[in-house]
Amino acid sequence: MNKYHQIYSDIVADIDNQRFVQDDKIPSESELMLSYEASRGTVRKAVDMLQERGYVQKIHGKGVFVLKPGNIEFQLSGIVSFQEMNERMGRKVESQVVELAEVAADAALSKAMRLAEGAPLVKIKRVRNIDGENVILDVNHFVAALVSGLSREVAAGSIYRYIEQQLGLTISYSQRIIEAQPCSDDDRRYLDLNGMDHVIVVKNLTHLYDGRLFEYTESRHRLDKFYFTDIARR
Amino acid sequence: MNKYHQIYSDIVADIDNQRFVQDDKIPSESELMLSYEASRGTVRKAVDMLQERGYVQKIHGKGVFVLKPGNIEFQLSGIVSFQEMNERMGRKVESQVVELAEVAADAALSKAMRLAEGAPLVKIKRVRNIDGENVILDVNHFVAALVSGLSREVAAGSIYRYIEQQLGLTISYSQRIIEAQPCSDDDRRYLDLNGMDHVIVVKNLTHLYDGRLFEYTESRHRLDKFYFTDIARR
DNA sequence: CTTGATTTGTGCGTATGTATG
DNA sequence: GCATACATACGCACAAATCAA
Repeated sequence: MNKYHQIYSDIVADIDNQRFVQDDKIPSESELMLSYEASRGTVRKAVDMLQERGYVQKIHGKGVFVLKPGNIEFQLSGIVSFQEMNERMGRKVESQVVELAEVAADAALSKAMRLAEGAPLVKIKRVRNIDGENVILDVNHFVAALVSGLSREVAAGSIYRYIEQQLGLTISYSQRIIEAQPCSDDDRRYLDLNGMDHVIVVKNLTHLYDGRLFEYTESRHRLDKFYFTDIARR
Repeated sequence: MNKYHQIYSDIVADIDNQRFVQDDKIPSESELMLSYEASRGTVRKAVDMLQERGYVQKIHGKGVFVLKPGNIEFQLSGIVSFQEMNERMGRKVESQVVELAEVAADAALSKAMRLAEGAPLVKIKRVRNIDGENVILDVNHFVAALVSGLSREVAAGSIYRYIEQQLGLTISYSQRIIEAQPCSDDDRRYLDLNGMDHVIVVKNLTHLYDGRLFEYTESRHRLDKFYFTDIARR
């Protein structure tokens, strides 16, 4: 682990464990320089990361103040998979793979993914059950050339973990689009909709470190189970 | 304008105006150092900002590559007001102020805003009309002690502009929550719902530079007119 | 009102490491 | 091996905001 990353994650841990609580001032740059035997630039990089990710607010001439109340579920910005998120929140979650097939990119997909029409994809459809109700339908499309060996066993667990740890690919960033859509036939077939006629769709275009797109996913959420939060800065 | 900010905004302009297009490599750090007579740290800070905001992707040993296709409506992360956003997209937009009153914080508001119950607030309710339809209902609650002189004339324009330019306050960050809710009576009264029974609610807790909360806003969108996009990083 | 101490902001320079081609 | 390009880390100087003496 890098030095700045060490400082960063130590302070994150201090906030999560309530050693620093909301409105506390964290140690000044010079104090951190001493305690970590680091240069000012290194310390500043760590604190800048904390601010970007919504943990703290720096105020010129005063200090650096903690924003979040301790630990909490707060899903700040970042790519977090369904599996990772719900593990953190301690919910009873099950995934059921209802489809896994090799398909060719149709017109809509090839446009969205900027791929040649007919390019081979692996399509996975999963139903997410939270506390006894089917509330999310995930439809993934992976670029077959990049992601090999996707089985039902892998799909039942965390696909991201498989991709990063087994295939050794580095996931870097994702463009995310959130919108509402009328329910599709699939929604009605797989989800417990309780009469609701729309779903919230989170589209994800996920890219590797070198910029190659490797996945297009639609995550279709029942209206009353959707929740998204982040921190925006001017 | 700072030096790093100058470099940053020059490159943003180059991307928006398609002088750099998707997958182009921008000048290397050493080239930017020469052309701006800047140190490496300054150049790197500018490029880091570009990456954080989703304009580029840095790849170790190769260069820095442009992600976005030129200009476009892409609503990247950041606090952008309704007014600012639609001005960019060239839409025909009208705002109607349907309520403006001094109120006291009730239990729900005082909890959400972490204020004393009964604290004085300025409540503004506005209907947003886009291309002839009422599709957004904005309900703002400003802390009266911080935001004075809010009139109907100000509310009809950009309140943010008034706050920053007239009152001289610096808006810094905002916690944003997105979720769906069943329609309220107000939604039915003010919006053209076309039979839809839910709205998407964007809650904003906006803070000043010194960390003081000055606004709680609910922006209630008709399902089919809601759209949100950003870039998430690992 | 002024001064000084503290703290963050901006900018410079340098050295060394690591990934790519 | 070598050149190029980004990554990490160190150091220094001065500016600007805040606060207390």
